[in-house]
Formats: sequence, C-alpha cells, structure tokens
Amino acid sequence: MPKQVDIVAQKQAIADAAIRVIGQTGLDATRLRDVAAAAGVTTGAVTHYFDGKDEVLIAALEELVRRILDPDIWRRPQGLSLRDALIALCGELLPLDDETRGEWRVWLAFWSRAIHTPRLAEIHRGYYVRITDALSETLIAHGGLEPARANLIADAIVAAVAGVGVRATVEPDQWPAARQRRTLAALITPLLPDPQS
Amino acid sequence: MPKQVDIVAQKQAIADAAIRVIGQTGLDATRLRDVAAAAGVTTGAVTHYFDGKDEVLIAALEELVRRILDPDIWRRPQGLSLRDALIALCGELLPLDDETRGEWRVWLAFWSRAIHTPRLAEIHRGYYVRITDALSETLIAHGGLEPARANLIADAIVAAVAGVGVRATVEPDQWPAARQRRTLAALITPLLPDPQS
Amino acid sequence: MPKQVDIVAQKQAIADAAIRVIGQTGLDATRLRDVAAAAGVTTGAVTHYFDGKDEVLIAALEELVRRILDPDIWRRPQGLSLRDALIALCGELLPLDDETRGEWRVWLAFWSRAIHTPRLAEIHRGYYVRITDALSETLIAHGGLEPARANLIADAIVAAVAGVGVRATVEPDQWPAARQRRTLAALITPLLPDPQS
Amino acid sequence: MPKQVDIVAQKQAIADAAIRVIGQTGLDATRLRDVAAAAGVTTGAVTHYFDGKDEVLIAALEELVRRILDPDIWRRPQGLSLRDALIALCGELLPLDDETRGEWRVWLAFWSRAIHTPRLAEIHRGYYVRITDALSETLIAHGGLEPARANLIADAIVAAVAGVGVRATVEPDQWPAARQRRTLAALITPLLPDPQS
DNA sequence: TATGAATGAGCATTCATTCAT
DNA sequence: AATGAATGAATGCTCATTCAT
Repeated sequence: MPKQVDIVAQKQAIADAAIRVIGQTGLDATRLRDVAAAAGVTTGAVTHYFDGKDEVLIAALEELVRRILDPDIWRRPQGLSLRDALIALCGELLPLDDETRGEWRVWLAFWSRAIHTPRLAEIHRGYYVRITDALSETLIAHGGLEPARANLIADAIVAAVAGVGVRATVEPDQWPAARQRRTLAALITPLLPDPQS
Repeated sequence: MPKQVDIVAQKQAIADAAIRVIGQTGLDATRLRDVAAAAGVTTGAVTHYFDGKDEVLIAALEELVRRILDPDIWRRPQGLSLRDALIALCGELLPLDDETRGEWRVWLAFWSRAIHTPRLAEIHRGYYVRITDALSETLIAHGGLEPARANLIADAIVAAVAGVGVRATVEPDQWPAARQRRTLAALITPLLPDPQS
Repeated sequence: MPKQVDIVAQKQAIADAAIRVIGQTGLDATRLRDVAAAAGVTTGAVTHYFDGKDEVLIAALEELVRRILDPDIWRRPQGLSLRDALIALCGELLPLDDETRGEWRVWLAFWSRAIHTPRLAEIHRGYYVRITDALSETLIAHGGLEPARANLIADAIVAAVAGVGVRATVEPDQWPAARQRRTLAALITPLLPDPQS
Repeated sequence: MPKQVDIVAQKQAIADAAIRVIGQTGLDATRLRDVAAAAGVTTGAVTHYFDGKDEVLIAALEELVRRILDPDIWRRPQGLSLRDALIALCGELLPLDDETRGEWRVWLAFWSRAIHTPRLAEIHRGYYVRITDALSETLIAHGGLEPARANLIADAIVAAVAGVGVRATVEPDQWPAARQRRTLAALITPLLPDPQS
C-alpha cells in the first residue's frame, strides 16, 4: 500500500516555502532547489507536485492572495464608524511588521513579473476586483454613496494602500509604522463620509 | 589617433537601450546581448563601458531617474492655481501613454530588485527624497503650509501617484487615462489648499 | 529511491580524467568540458561533484600526490643495500615511461600555478614534507646518519630527482631512460653511505 | 616626419614588462593588456610590435635566457679553484633574492607551456645546450675530465641547480638562501675534482 | 607610428528539468 | 510517492585581435 500523503497540504507547504524564499531573496534569485529545501523536500518532490517552476510561483501567488483575503481582517469591528473601520482595515494591510513586510516584498516581486506573464496578471486582476467590489459594496451599503462615487472611492483607497505600502516596502528604514499610518490616514480620511454628520 | 568616441554618450545610449529592453521583457528576462543589440553594439562593447550586468542596470535606473526629474515637467505652468498645477504635474507622471507606461514598467521592475540590492535602494531613496523635498518646498512657499503638514502632504501625494501608477501599469487595460486621472484627483484634491480662498 | 552512486568513486574518476587531460593539453588549456568528456560525463556532472574548475584541479593534484605516495614503490626491496634501494626508488619516480611522463607533465603544470594559488602550494608542501621525512627517517634508521645530515641528504635527493625529472619532462627526446638514470646516480651515489663498509 | 622610435628598444621594453607581469601573476593569468600597461604603452602598440600574444611570450623567454647567459656571472673569478668557482656560479643562478625569484617563477611558467609548444621547447633546448656545453668545456679544460665524464657531470650540475631552484621557487618560505646553498653544495661538491689534489 | 574602441568566439557556470531507481 | 544524480541549454563574462583614425 503506498504511503498516504495529503497532496493539498504538501502543495500548500511548498507554496508557503516559496513565499518565504521569494520574500527573502527576491523572485528572480529564487531557485527551485531553495524552495524545496525550505519546504523540507527535494527538488524532485517539487516538480512532482507542480509542473515546473512557473506553476510553483503561481501557487505561491494564489496562496498569498488567499492570505490577504483572509476573512478575519475584513470583518468590520463593532462600535466603529465606517470611516474608522476602513482606516483600521487598511492599516492591517500595510507592511507594519516583519511578516507583512515579507508578504509585500513578494507582492512587489509579482507585480513586475505579472506585467509580462498573462497568467499572473489574471490572478492579480481577480484579486483587485474582489477587493474593490467589496469596498464599493460597503461604501454603498453603510456609507450611503452612489455606485459611481463608491467605485471611485474604492479605487482611491486601494491606490492609497498600494502607494504607501510600496514606499514602506522599498524603504523600510524610512517608513516606520507611524509614518505609514499617518500618510494613509491623510489620504483616506477626506474620502470617507464624516461619521459625525 | 583612435576613433574619437563620446564615452558619456555611448554609456547613455546603452542605458537607454537597457531601459527599452527592461520595459519590454522585464528585468530578470533582460539579457546583456539584447541590451547590446538594442544599442546597436555587441556584448563586448557593453562590458567595455560597464563592469558587468549590474552596472548596466544601475546606469539604466539612474538614467530613468534623470528623465523623471527632467526639469520641464516640474515647472509650474503660468496661470494655474497651486492645486491645479500639482494635479497637472502628477498627471504628467502617470503612465498615460506608451512611453511613460514603458518607464513605469522599468520602475516596477527595479522596486523589487532594490529590496535586495543596496545600491539600487540608495538610488531610489535619493530620487524620492528629491521629489518629496521639492513638493514640500512648493507647498510651503506657494501654499502657505507649515513644514510638518507640508511633509505629510508631500508623502501623501507621492504615495497617491505611486498607487495609481502601479495599478495602471500592472493592469493597463483596466486603467485608461481617465480612470487614472480621476482616481488621482480624488486622492490629491482634498489635500491641497482651496485656490478660491 | 534514486540511482545509487558511489560519490567518492565518481569524484576520483573525474580527477583521473582531469589528470589525463592536463597531461595531454597543459593546465591552462584544460577545459572543463574536456575533463567531463574524458570522464564520460557532462559538464553539469562535473560541477555537480565539484564547486567549479578550481576544485577539480585541486582534486586532480591530490589524486596525483596519492598516486606518487602509493606505498608499493616505497617498500625497500629485499636484498638491496640502502644505497641501491634508494637509487632504485628514485628511479621509479623519474619520467621513464609514458605513464610517469604524463604525471610529470601534470606535476610541472601545477608547480607554476602553485606559486600563485595558496591552496595548491599547501598541497605541494605537504607532499614534499612527507617525502623528505620518509627519506630522512630511512637514512637515520638504516644508514646510521645523524638527523641534521639526514635532512640535508634528503633535501639533496629530492632536488636531484626534481632536477633530472624536469629536464626529462621538458625535453623527453633528449633524455632517454639511460641518461636520466645515469645523471641521477651520479648525483645521489656520493651522498649515500658506502654499502661496502 | 614620423616620430623616430627605437624599435629594438621598444620590443625589449615590452619583453621586460612581460617578464615582470608573468612573474607577478603567472603565465596563464597574464593578459596582453597588463603587459602593455606595465610597459607604459597600449595594447595596440604591443600587437603592433609583436604578431600576437605568443610572439610576446617568446620574446619574453628569449630575453630571460639572454639575462641568465649574461657573461658577467659566467666569468670565473680569479683566485678560486674550479670547484669553488662553479659552486659560486651555480649559487648565482639560484632564486636567492626577489629579482631572481621572479625570474625563476617565469622560468617555471614556461616549462609547463614548453611541453606543449614546440617553439618554446626549442628555445629551452638551445639554452640548455649552451649551458651544458660551456660547463663541459670548462670541466675538460680546467678540470682535466674526459669528455664523456664531463658531459655527465655537466648534466648533473644543471639538474642540481634546477632541482634546488624549483623547490625554492615553489616554496620560498621554506627555502632561505642558506638551505638552497647548502643543498646545492652537497650535490655538486662530490662531483668536482678536489682542488687540493 | 600609435591609439583604444569594438569585436566575437570561447569559457565556466547556473539551474530547471528529466528519469532510473 | 519520492529521490537526487545527471543533463544540457543558456547566460555573463573575458580577452586576444582588428581597424578606423
């Protein structure tokens, strides 16, 4: 009887390892051999589960998206106004600690590759659609905005997070948590309905 | 006497070619021979002017920074309020046409590499310092803002441009010029002093 | 399970091939692909076992030393006086046939490289220390020489072998076996205790 | 009117530079560019005077031979016995100081290349013939040896110098002048007629 | 006569991929 | 299912050589 292996778990373990390695060494310096070592398996095992390097990278990106869309941080905390809830949510997304910084590094790495890799671009697009749609709906439902205005504000919020996140990722020394939060708040606050009124 | 060659011009020609190739194929898919071919020379000539591939990439990034800091677009157009002038300026920076889209692709490519390459990180940092400082000074001088507030607004403006630019670069089909301008304006307008007052 | 391979044997096979190629074409004309071809493998296999060309060359030199220090020729033949035994031993070391000539060619090739490569110099030094020590001990034990005198004679014997070997290697046509033996005997004989006494 | 240049002097200057560079960095690490720089000219000048790298190396070897055959050290000092005169002469040839050590390094470098380069082997051969012939004649004329015996002793002396020189060149730290002289004397003294008798 | 910019063939090296076990 | 030895194509880089000036 062959050894029973949880294929899904193995694939995810390799994807996790890939994210770790990419975050540490960069996407183009990532060797399949290192991913295998980080996952505690051999290169043969990696190519056994994935059809080549590209598939591994795609799996890593999908795993990353899964993490970011983790429902936990998307639940609106009780007792906060919409504006404060959104600022808190966006703050969760910023590269404030080592873990999120690592994920942002991976994210940046995939951006530049997605430009020339349709498959990656598609995953990106799907991710942003989900984010933006969720934001829009919230803004309509709880903020009372018109759909067109909500879409615009959603775009702006996503862009604000991306813009602050990029700078904090490329220059982590210059961008402590406070500066990130302050800058993000300056951008987002005026976009959202005043909770007082 | 040997053939007289303008060394600086040759180096810049190779850097230009490198930018072109990086924009087309991505940074990690860029081969030295392609850069050479794009510059109309051989690989030997490239390594004659630069000590290896890294130096070529550094030169490409520096050339890119030089272009973006080109003084023309930083001159405040006559007859515009500060707010409109800044919005116009930031609009110039966005990837609205093929040329700037190509430059943004290169820019993105360098972001992820700068994370793991100190020399590139240094160039990035220097670039952003100059941008932010110029914005701050303008906001203080023409907008009457206090220094602390000016710095915050400058950070926010730069982040807004980066955020919109990233999305438009990774998903150019989804982000025509109008959507970019609209999103950027939504983010920046509330940050700037009202020209009416 | 993967194919079971005797790693040590493979490394030695490659080192053997390297010695062969160096002897035929010279050290600086030795290309890794030729070594690989001589060993019946591909270049990838060579770099799989050795970290680059330098390591291959070091392994070749070590293998060469191992051969020369092969205990067989160091055993004193029965029934010979010390003087005759040493002359016979030194004769074994000279480039008298094609095989030893090939090894001397490799040995010469490494001399000049050892001058600028500390790792190789170290291997050389270790080899000569062992040779000279073995000779000294023999001269003390079986020849009744004082240690200081024994060391001097050992140095002289090694130098004599080296000197004759070099000429015979560089000008093989001028140095048939008889001339080598005759010259070596002329140098060594007066240094050794007279077996008659 | 074209600039008048002493072609012979220029060629010798380049050959001198080649000897210097080879002694410092080794033969196979010697680049024509470095030779040119050491001679204070450009690479173009080197290839102008010599038809390629091989010619430069040959010129360097010939220059080296010329130096060693420098008549000064071959003149027998007055008041010395033949034995003492030859020991003194051979001592002059050993790598006792930095200058001669550098020349020996070059000499060793050429040995291994001469094995595979007929043109160099020929030069070597010519050099040794001259040395050995000169020694033989001296031994016959001033030592009263028979021609056959004189040839043998000459071979032995040359081999002794080569053997000691090699070891002192490869392991300069282990072979100070005293050890070289002592070993050489041990080898040569018994070969020469006793001046007392 | 002399320059040095440019060439391009040749090298070691890297690494995703394959496959016998 | 998993191994890891072996492959070989592809890359950056070196450097002797060429040649327009």
